[in-house]
Amino acid sequence: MEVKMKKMKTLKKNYEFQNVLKKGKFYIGKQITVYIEKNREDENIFGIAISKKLCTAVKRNSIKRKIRENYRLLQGNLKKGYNIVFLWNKNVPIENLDYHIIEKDMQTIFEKAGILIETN
RNA sequence: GUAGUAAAUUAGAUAGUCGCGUAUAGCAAGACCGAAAGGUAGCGUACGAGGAAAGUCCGGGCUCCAUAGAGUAAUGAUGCUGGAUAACGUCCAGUAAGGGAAACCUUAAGGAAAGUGCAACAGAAAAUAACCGCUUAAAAUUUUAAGUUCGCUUAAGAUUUUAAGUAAGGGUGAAAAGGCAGGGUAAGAGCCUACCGCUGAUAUGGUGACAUAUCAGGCUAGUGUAAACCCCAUCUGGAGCAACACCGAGCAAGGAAAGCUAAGGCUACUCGCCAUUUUCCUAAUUUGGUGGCAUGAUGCUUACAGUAAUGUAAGUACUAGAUAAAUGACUAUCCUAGACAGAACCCGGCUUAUAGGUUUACUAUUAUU
RNA sequence: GGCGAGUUAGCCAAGCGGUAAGGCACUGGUCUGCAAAACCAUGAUUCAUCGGUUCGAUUCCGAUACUCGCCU
Repeated sequence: MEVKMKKMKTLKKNYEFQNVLKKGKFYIGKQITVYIEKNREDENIFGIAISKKLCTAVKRNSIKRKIRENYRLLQGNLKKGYNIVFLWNKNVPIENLDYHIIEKDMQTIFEKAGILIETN
């Protein structure tokens, strides 16, 4: 096994999110969209943002958990030094929320963005 | 058995792997960072979201506004009676009215015999009722009959006008002046009488709302509306944990008005208190951290008091505390196939959302004994 | 998290107990060779939704849904 990662770093302030959403490149999957921007750190920093108008707090929490879980598993395979923001696609109904679809989305998006480290 | 009424309770379970938050007197007199104070991370262990956590509709604690105080008024709220409570617009037990075959349910349920306002259209009239009609009297005109001195007179009727009486009748309207029957009258009328309704008094029962009985008033106290203004009774200062306190970082001041017999201090006035500079406008600065923050009108059990809400006493338990914000993912098994839904200072309620399961009490009906 | 305001035609809106003014837009007509402008005509039947008070509710009261603003 690899050495366990330290605690995951997250984006916290509103202006940090605004920076990523304005300057970063965006990639759209089936259920999530991802904004990616380079930063000057040694680590990847990520954040999740879901609109309050879409659904109730319980469903928003479950979306966040599933995205966070997926990111946690993929984290070791990513290149370092990026800010990443995950959004939920507005057009997708929330009843279709599924863990595996998000997993596939993330892999294809990170491949497109060229962040994935090729593992052999 | 079927149909229903009321109340209480529960809110998927088990196992495995990988993860999340808080605490930690264990590993540990340990590791890493730091001059130090101290901080960070790992392993292990313990604990880790509801009945509504929601809406923010009420009430309270707590904090600040002056120490939040007194009086008058305003504003706002509540509104049958008695009790419970820290308090409430909540709860319990009753009363009245309405609904239901019943168990039972619903009700912002004071005052229109203090005053003001409003009641569209329709209708005579919508609140000091006389427009039509009915009745009586007088006058005028006129018809018929009789008489005649041919001018008119008398009698009966009709029409019009004037004066008076009259609320029995009048296509309306949500609502029409207590209802209905009999007597009575020129015509009518609570004008009189019986029954019902209303109002008042007395007696009895009840703490009381009120109930029952008897008597009286004849009802000009006239209809409705107070979720129209209002009156009466009771209560009510304001803002809110993004309150507030402390540490750190950062910045830039300018203009206007008033100033000790003044102005200000979160409704006005008076008193009292605080403080000496205060208020307003424009510009500038503030992306951090700690506390507040989890032992409380707390939960559970038992006993006693009370119809009950609830109270008293004893024992026992304390088991969320985040700050982009913690419970997830995958696999397997089971069944009834898992609804509504996520704490953010804390409590007591109300309201709204909600798949089912279980329990208790009661009502009606059917069948059997 | 807390506090406050609002919802009327496609859009902007007045009204606040007696059945909804006005403007822009749309549609049709007049005018014109054709347009524009001008003039005329037309639309609310669930005043966000559900209950209550009242004879009667867009208006008054309560609940629900949605939208917007403020706090340091």
